Amino acid sequence: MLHVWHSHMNHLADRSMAPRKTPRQARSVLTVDAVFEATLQVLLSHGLAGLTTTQVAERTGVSVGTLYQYFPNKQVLLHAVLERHLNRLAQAMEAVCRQSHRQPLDRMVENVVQAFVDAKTARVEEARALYRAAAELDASALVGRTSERMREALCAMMATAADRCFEDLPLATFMVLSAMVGPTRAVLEGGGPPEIVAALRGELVTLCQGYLDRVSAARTA
Amino acid sequence: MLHVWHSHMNHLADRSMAPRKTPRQARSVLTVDAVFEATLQVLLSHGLAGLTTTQVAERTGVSVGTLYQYFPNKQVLLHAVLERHLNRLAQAMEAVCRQSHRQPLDRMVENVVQAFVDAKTARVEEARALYRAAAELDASALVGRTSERMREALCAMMATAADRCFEDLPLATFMVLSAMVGPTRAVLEGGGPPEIVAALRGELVTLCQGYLDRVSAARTA
Amino acid sequence: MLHVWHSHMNHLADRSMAPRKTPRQARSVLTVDAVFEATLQVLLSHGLAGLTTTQVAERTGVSVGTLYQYFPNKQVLLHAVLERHLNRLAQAMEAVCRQSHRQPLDRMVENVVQAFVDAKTARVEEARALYRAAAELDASALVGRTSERMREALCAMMATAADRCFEDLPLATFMVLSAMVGPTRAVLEGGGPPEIVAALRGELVTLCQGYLDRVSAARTA
Amino acid sequence: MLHVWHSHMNHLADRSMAPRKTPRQARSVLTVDAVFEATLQVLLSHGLAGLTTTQVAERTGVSVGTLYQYFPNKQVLLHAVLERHLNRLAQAMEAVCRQSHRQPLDRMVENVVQAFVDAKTARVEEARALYRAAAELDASALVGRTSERMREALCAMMATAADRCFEDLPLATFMVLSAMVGPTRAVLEGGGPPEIVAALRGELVTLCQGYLDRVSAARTA
DNA sequence: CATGAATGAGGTTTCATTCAT
DNA sequence: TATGAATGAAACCTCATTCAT
Repeated sequence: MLHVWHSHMNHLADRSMAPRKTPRQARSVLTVDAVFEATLQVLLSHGLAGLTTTQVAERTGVSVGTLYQYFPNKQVLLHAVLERHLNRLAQAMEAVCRQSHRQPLDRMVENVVQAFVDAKTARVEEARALYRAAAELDASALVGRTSERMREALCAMMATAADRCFEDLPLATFMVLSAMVGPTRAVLEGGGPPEIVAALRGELVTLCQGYLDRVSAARTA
Repeated sequence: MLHVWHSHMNHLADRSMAPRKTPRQARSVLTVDAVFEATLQVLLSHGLAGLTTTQVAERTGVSVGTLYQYFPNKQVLLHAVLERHLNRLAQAMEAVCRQSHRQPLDRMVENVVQAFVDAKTARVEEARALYRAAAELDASALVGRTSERMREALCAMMATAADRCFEDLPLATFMVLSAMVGPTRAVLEGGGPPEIVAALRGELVTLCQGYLDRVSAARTA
Repeated sequence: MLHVWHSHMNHLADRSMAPRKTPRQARSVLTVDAVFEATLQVLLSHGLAGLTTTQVAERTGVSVGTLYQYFPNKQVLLHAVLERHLNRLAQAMEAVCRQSHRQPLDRMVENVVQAFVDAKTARVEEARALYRAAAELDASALVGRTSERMREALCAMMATAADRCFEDLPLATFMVLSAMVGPTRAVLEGGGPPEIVAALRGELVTLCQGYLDRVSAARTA
Repeated sequence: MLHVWHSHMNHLADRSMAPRKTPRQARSVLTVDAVFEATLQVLLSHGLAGLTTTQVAERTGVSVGTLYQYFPNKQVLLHAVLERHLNRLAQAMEAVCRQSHRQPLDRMVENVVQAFVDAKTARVEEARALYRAAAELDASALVGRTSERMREALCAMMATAADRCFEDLPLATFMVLSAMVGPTRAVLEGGGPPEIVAALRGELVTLCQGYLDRVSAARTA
């Protein structure tokens, strides 16, 4: 089971990544949110290497000092932004998975692909900017934790498929999830002919269904 | 040899990306290669943000001044290293594709997956380091060009499949290629259970075959 | 009570050194003292360079704003703390001197050394921390004033020595006082073998008596 | 010569205090020396808290970058400057002590006091500036090492005194050394009447001789 | 009055790049 | 041609101080 090799991630209350102060007043919350948006904008326009704390503060409309009151350093800031994004993604996936329990496998795949592509394209720019950042940040733990959440949700759902059962469910889960990532990212990065964008959803469904069909067997009463 | 990473320079509208000089003596060739290796090592141990020209020069065993005689700036250096890597990848793919012409589709997939995974895992570290760098460098043009080369080779090969024919060949090509990337990268980044590494090749074959089977029709004599 | 660190304010040409307000309620007096203690603690644990007004406020248990209501700036705060310390020292010395009037010289020296070492070792940490701070603060005026007070007290006492009289009393006074400082500070700073700590008082007495014996003559009736 | 301020580096387990590069060319040596002088000047005019690396570089006539090529950070720079000063002091003391072996005790004291006061007043400003800095730097180890060197030299000399012998030589040594420091520092800091400056040497001799006379016995043939 | 979020000048340090030797 | 010391713009981050609530 997958939770085995990730089982200690949640023990990592990596204090060094903790934001400095948790704002409780409405204004502060707004500020922090504005900082998040500003960070994403700068990330997009200048790239990770070109992102400076001064710029983020400027675009947020606050002073550097204020920025540093909420995030003890640049690293933590980026980490927090990435975390918010991944969190939303994972929540979206968990939601569809929960709602698709007990349905036929093909339906499950359709729902999941739909949710996945939606989530990605809803905030294309955000995603694009962050995937670049994620690599340089040592955010592998965070990314790992998130994909585990998604795999677990997927796993739990597929185990309830009305019509099919799997030999190696975790393996299938892993493949489906990561197979969706490749084409989606390629499309977002602009690495393919534009007419593909429209076709993406359908092709992803075909891709996943084709695979799952081969690694599962009909469920007998 | 320098022509390796020079081979596509003519595509570059931006002359500033061209290395400053083309050394011809055997000793210099060695030096340039040493610079590449050093760059990769530093990239791996310190990340893109932590890579400094001084460090690269040091590890190469030359002075910064000398480094700057071969590469007018850091950007060009990284670009060149990335280009060499991508070129090797593309060449490997082109080779298998050429050799698999006219074979049955399933065989083609097996060969291509084999070559792809081999190429990736042969230089895992190199690949890992460079994919991170690629995002920050404005290397999308370069990356795009390379994947196009690969798609073309794939396309040309699949068109000759002995047993099947495709409705939308470019689309299928795009999907197959990018579908392979997702799981492979996930495994390399450590984002999956270790036992998956061994299973990767087989699963990729299943994934691609499952998909292609659904988007192609039997070829009638 | 505030008059403690206020007692010499009138000497200050520089009005900007005056604390902003003189709190009269019992609660406020407590606060000011707490501020002093907090300052000393921070000074000890972080050094002068590491002392921040926010930290002092925090350790005092008030907000920075409140701190600034009592001390218009950092400099004044430190000045006040130093002043309190020096004042206590001077008062201790003045007390022994007053009590030793008219005694034989050797007795005087014994008493003074005793008081001096007591005062220093009673608040070792405080003294240590403040001597460091004193140098950076332009507190030379304050320090000068205090040592003058002590010299005067000493002078007045020695003039009444039952058995001896001096050629140059101010000079002798200066030497005695500063001679005690050297070894004492050296011991406190840990710059000598530990067994010396115990011997300090005796050695200081010997040192001063030896000196005074040579610069004084027997008093004839 | 550079080996001067490098001579005790080997005692330092703390590698972090090591200068970054040991200049070998004449120009670099000059640069480093200029940096030392500049540091002292800035220390004097602005105090330790007011000393900035930018200022030091400016006054040295080099860029900040150059400064940081020789000293990895501010702390190391200050440490180096202090070390050079203390080293000169210790060497001066060691020299007189060596030359005074086997002389009568009173002569020894005269020589040592002379050398001590000379060394201090030769570079009054330097000394003044550094004593302030020494406290904030965690240079107690360095200071301790230096005074031990001086105590040892003094000890070795006094053991050969032609006319007197001591019960507890280390204790006497410690007292003599630290007793000289008090009045000297007081005079330098301006904490005494100006006419004392001239009298200092004589008074120090009296002070030390008076003390040593009491803690030693005549040496019998 | 107390609070503590906001400010922003300014300090430390890095590193791509140049150029005298 | 190779070297590596020098440069200095620019990044990160701190902290004394203010002021709206």
